[in-house]
Amino acid sequence: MLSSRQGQVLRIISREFITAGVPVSSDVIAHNYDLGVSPATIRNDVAWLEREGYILRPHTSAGAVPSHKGYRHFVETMEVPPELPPWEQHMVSHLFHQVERDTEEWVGLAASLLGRLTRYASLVTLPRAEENLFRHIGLVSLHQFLAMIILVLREARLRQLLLPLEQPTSQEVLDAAAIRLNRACYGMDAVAIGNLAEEMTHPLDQAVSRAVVPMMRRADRQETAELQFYGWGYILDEPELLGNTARETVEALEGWGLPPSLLPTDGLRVIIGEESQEVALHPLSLVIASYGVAPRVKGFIGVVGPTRMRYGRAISAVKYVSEQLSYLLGEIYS
Amino acid sequence: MLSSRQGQVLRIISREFITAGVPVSSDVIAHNYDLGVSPATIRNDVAWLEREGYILRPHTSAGAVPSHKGYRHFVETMEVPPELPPWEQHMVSHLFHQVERDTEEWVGLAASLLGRLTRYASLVTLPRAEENLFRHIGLVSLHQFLAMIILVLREARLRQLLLPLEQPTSQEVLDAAAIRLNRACYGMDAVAIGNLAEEMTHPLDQAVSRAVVPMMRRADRQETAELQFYGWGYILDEPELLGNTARETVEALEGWGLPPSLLPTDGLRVIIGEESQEVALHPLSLVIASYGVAPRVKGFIGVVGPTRMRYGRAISAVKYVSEQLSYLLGEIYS
DNA sequence: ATTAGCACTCTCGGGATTAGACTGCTAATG
DNA sequence: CATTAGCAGTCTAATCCCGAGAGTGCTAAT
Repeated sequence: MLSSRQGQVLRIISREFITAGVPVSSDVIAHNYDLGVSPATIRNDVAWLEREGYILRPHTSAGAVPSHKGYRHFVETMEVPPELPPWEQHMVSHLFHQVERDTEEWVGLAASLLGRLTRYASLVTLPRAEENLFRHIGLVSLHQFLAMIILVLREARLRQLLLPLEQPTSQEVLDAAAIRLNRACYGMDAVAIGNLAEEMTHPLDQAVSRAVVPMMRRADRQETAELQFYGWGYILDEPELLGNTARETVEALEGWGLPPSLLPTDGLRVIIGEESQEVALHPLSLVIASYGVAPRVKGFIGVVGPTRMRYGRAISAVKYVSEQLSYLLGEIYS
Repeated sequence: MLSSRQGQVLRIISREFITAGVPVSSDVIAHNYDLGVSPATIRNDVAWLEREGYILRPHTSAGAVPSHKGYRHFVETMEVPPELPPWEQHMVSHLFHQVERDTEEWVGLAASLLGRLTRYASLVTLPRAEENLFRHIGLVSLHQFLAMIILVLREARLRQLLLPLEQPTSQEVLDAAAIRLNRACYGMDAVAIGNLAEEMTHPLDQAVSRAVVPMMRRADRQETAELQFYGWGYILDEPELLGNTARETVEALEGWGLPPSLLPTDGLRVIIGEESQEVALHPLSLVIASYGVAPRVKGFIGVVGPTRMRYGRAISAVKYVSEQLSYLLGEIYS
């Protein structure tokens, strides 16, 4: 167990290294912070922290750098749950109210805001619905043999698909079909619609509802995986990822599934360095929050930065932005 | 004017430097290519090319590297307009037919294909319509006081917007309004709908059509500017952009307006190094093509790579992919 | 106009050296 | 027993030097 002073020393090392980016020597700790002990005593504590794996040294006679275990302790013992300063909170919610009232728009803005607030890269997934239920269908004739299906799912999510037609079909015929289908399918899930399709007498209705089934399924698949990144520029020349090349890092992140085991079930999660498995991501930390409306729709949003991350800042920003986003979505999906 | 042999030498220097990445010496030129003259003669030619600004030297006693003027000459005098090998053509069109028939899907695939074919980063804009005409509207009730407007423009482009309602409104009422509006507005542009809105007696119809006007206008604005990039990984550790940091390059490109003066009016355009103005982009070249259906809808697609780019390869890939894309869009927008 | 020959320039990599920053250890201290 | 001063020892990083190698530019000959 860490003694009280060892804990202090570890926090000082973390804070100091995060802001300065240089291994922290015992002299610096003793001089800049009033612990009432000499550098030699600090050295003993630091040696103990090293034995226990809280810190590392770049080389034998160098200062201390927090290990992932050290950072972990640092974020766990972080005093008050940090909050974004009020003026930034205002800016954020102001901007959210300025853009179009649209999920994708909001999610995009959230990502770019996180970038600007933290100066790290941000990542988002679009919100995914727990289950996809039919809400509304629109059929638009593009030309005689081609129609566009516009499907609205329960959570106001939109899907579109082009449907080639067997025989020339007018907009009026399509309108009539849409009315029938809206009546028949409202509130159903993919399976129910699939079953219903088989019993339909009208061939157009059948063709459309058969096409609808995969559209509803696809809504799941696509949006789970689709992890998007913004603001590469912010992290690309963090000196710490010079070990890996920029390319390796970008490719590792983009080809990264966002393993479910690492996701926050609810609220916010910090993933530090090696905790993310993937070797190429070891020099990186992530702060990820889930957002959405409780049982119905859910997505993830967060930032990616060096392990030497300003965790307080990142956590407060991710927290506030994800809360805002959830709040706004609540207005639609309620 | 370049003599015939000087032209040859310049082309050899370009080709050689592009493939090998090392400044080209007179010995290499004389030995690997049978010009029937000695290295000393080559040296005279190269000295002349240097005086005229076609080549540069990293330092006084180093081999030759094409300048942007040299590359320009290289692409201008490129023998046959290069074509993608047939098996790659097949792969491309095969993949295009495998994905969803959807504009955004296609454009996204096109970008990722360009990345894979050329191993450079790719850039795209979504297609923008010359003029936006009303085709179809759908109104879906989200709850009593909130409706979703789904607008289909002539080129099968989709827009959505949430509309807060003054008073509780049922789906049936919305359906009726949609039918009226579809009848009234079909084929109109934003201005005409704006005028029409003022004369409408039904307050719901008026509210909706007023909301539709900015949706139609926005279709222009947004899509012109929205330049998207894919596959940063491909170029991030090109050694030539180590002068600038990766961050500078990414930020310069993302914050780059794609100046209209540099866009291809039609067909394909190569922008080499300094021709792009922007200082941070000097070590980069772009190959950009326009795509779309002739007068009605138009977008841009291309690749970004080092000035030391495999221009032949890049041009053939951009050309083929943009043609495919145009062809597919033609099927929808015709 | 072309060429052989040669002196000259510049880069790049590998020691070698040195200054400086820190630690770890030991022995002394309250 | 925790703490401390003092000091030897270790490692980095910067600088310099050196030599090999690559390639040019020039000159004089063909």
